[in-house]
Amino acid sequence: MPTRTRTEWSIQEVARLTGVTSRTLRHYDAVGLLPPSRVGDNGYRWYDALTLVRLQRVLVLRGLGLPLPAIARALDDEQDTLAALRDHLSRLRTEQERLTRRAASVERTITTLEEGGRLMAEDMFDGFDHTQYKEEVTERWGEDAYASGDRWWRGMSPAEQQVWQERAARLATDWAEAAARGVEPASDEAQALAQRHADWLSGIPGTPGHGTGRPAKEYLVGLGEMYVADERFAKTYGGTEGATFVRDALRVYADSM
Amino acid sequence: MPTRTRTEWSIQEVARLTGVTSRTLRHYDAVGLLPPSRVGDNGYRWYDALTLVRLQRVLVLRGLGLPLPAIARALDDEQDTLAALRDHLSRLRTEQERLTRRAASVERTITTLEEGGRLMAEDMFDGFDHTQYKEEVTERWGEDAYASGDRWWRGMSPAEQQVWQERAARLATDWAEAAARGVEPASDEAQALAQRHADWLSGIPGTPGHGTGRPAKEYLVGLGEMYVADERFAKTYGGTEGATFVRDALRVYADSM
DNA sequence: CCTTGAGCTTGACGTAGCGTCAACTCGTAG
DNA sequence: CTACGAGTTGACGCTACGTCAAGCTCAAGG
Repeated sequence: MPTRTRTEWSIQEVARLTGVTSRTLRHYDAVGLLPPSRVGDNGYRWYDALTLVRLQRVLVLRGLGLPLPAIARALDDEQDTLAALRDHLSRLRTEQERLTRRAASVERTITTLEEGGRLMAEDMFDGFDHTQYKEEVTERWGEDAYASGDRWWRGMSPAEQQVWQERAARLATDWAEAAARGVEPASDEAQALAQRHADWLSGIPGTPGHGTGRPAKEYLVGLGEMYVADERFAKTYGGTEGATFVRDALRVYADSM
Repeated sequence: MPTRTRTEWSIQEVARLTGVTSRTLRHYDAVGLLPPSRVGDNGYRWYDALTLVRLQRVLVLRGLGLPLPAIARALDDEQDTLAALRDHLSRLRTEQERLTRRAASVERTITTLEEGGRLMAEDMFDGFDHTQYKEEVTERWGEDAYASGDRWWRGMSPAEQQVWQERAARLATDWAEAAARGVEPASDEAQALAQRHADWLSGIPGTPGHGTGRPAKEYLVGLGEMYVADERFAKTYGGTEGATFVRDALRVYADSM
């Protein structure tokens, strides 16, 4: 007489059958993803063949990396499965790009360190943004502005200078990263960056508006145009698109001042 | 008179300077990553230029994706920075591969579903492993074994059959995945898989040892050899390397029975 | 009938890196 | 004196469970 096929399995049996832990099964019950087909008077969980089929599907989707809530939605409506997978795939692609960029950054940093460089943000400025270009500054905002900024810069200790440099560098990379992500110039995030940019500028003596706690409106707008027009600045903000994004964000910010 | 450069900043000022939130700074203090240079009698945190330099480095490394404990170690010993980055880079590469494979799986699954397929583990068996090949089974373990397995299979409902199919499929993918990760055949993980494999086999009538709760030793070893020798089975476990891994793990398991 | 032991139950904490209240205190300007 | 902005210390939330801990259930053995 052949062994009759079971119609119900205990939680441990299911665990051994599928290779998951009983803790996981209890978790799936707790979050409503996979309630047992029957719960005994003693609280024991029992699973039937249909429930196991559902579990298999859960495990397939989990293996593809979908979060549990997405799995729940996908299973409750077969229609949603494809949509969920497509959505998931696009997120995977995004994540892939991020990883690739990050790995490249780490590699560059390693190379820099190996060559005796110090640990600092990528694409560091040699000095501090526009103020490093004497002719640019004097031409646009006068001799006094440059002299004043230069004196201020020389008056700082190396540690203080480094703080300023890194601050400028991080601001630049944050701009570039936001631009790469396609953030809107008028968004809260971009405006927060513009705010930081203005704060940063207002700390530099010689800046039009310095002492008022914030730079002059037309100074901000003019700077934005310069970032776009001048290769050297555009590079800092991630090329022409990046600089354009910065300019637009700064203009919006200036308009709301 | 030019503005004197500050020598100390409050937590909010630092937050604005660097673009992080004050909550983050408190967190870094709490975990010992970046204690303020001074704490007032009132509990206020104050940061000086040197502390800010350390913060910059923290942010650079964080931007590269290092976990906070690794950042702490790297900063406390400059020597460790390079090692930490190289270590991190290798993890990034591994993660990249995983993502690539995962994305490919999702794509295949989407394609399968679009073509009207059902949601199941990849590389599904048409039937259930070796028992699907009549001549193989009868030649090696006799006519009765096949007939008995076949009757058992036909006697199940479609839902029950699907449970069995998926169970076999997941076991196979778990084997293949472990093999790809370079798991040792004698490791706990591989032996747990062997255990699952034995459990699975022992549920099939006709299996030598069926009824005793576990398959016969020489049956397990023989199966392992067959997986390696026969293309059709090797493919199931991820090619020749995968099948070899399964065979070795099964042999170790059988020896310890 | 009692004990053992395997199997089951329900909590509850830990994980990484903060975001987000909540409830208070501090310090300065009006 | 009071309001308000800035600071403080908790403490919970998030993802998907792993890992005890304490106690109940059930079938087998003495």
